[in-house]
Amino acid sequence: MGKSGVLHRYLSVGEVAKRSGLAVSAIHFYERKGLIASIRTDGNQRRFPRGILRRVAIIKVAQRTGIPLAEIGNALSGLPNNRAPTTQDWEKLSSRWRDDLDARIEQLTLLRDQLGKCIGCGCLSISDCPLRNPSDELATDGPGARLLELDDPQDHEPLDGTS
Amino acid sequence: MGKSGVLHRYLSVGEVAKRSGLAVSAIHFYERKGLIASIRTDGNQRRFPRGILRRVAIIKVAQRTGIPLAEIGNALSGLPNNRAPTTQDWEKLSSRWRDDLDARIEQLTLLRDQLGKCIGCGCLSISDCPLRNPSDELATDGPGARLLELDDPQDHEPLDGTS
DNA sequence: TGTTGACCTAAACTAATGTTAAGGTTCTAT
DNA sequence: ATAGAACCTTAACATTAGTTTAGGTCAACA
Repeated sequence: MGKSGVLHRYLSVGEVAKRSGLAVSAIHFYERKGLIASIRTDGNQRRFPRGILRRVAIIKVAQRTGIPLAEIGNALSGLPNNRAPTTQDWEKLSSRWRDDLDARIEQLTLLRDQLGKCIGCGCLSISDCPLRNPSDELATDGPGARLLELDDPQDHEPLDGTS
Repeated sequence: MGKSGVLHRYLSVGEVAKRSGLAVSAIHFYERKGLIASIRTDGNQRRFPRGILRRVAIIKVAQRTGIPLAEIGNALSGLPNNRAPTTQDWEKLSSRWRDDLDARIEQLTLLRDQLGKCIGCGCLSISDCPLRNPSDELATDGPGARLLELDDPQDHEPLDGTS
């Protein structure tokens, strides 16, 4: 309808939205945040270079791995804005993000295994339970983080709950 | 010190904070959200039953698995507030949460594997790349979700990026 | 008794990730 | 030429998970 057959170099925001699956508002948002960039027409409408689709695809993949937008933008900031990333670019980004993913998966797997062990063990019982004092949280957590001080005798009573 | 040796039944908010590693403000927040409950002294200060520590421990474990507070509160709402959860309670909760965890781990693992396959493949190239159109996102995503319409010839050019 | 630390409430603020609304402009098709 | 779709900007709103601030009260120790 009208546009068919036209191989236009630049995409309007609506076209990017349709083709990327993002909402127009999200595209605006990403642009405000500096993750993507556009040029303007005489009438002040955005025009995106074709490479935007690949760039957006990368953003979406990274988001799925749990990386915050700011960090994605940071990683992406090495790439020229109006050019699709090269294979090398992508290789570098994706292998780094895969490492992040690996780490997160490992953490969750550890948690799951502990959860598995603790199911039905009547556990959560203070000093023994790995779930209650995961060693990896001690160093990195916020101001409230410290060893759980749960060694009082009254904390060790059975889990029947009758106080 | 003064308190040493006193086996007091109830804990002040500060004691709960110290022993759980939560900030006082977070404890207030959880109470406002209905995840925990307290009684008050004559002077209107909160007093928590001992079981609060176990309840808080459960909340923290669930949070680590990525479950939102609202849902945790929901799951916890079956448990009496002034009583520590029984083994059965815990068994039910933890096995359900472990299932959630399992699912999330599986998703991330899938993503990682796809990322692994795509590294260095010059991929992200539209219709072939599993990363760009993960089938599991089609049904569940928000209003903007749709099949990526990325089949135009110009999207298939090599990744060297020179437009 | 006085001061200090712990506690109280309510409201505002933060940060991330966007969406929605309001009011106005431009583009495209007929 | 004009209607309607698509676009523009700015600002406010939404959600999650809290923290911070302000102003005041309570409790415990010397």
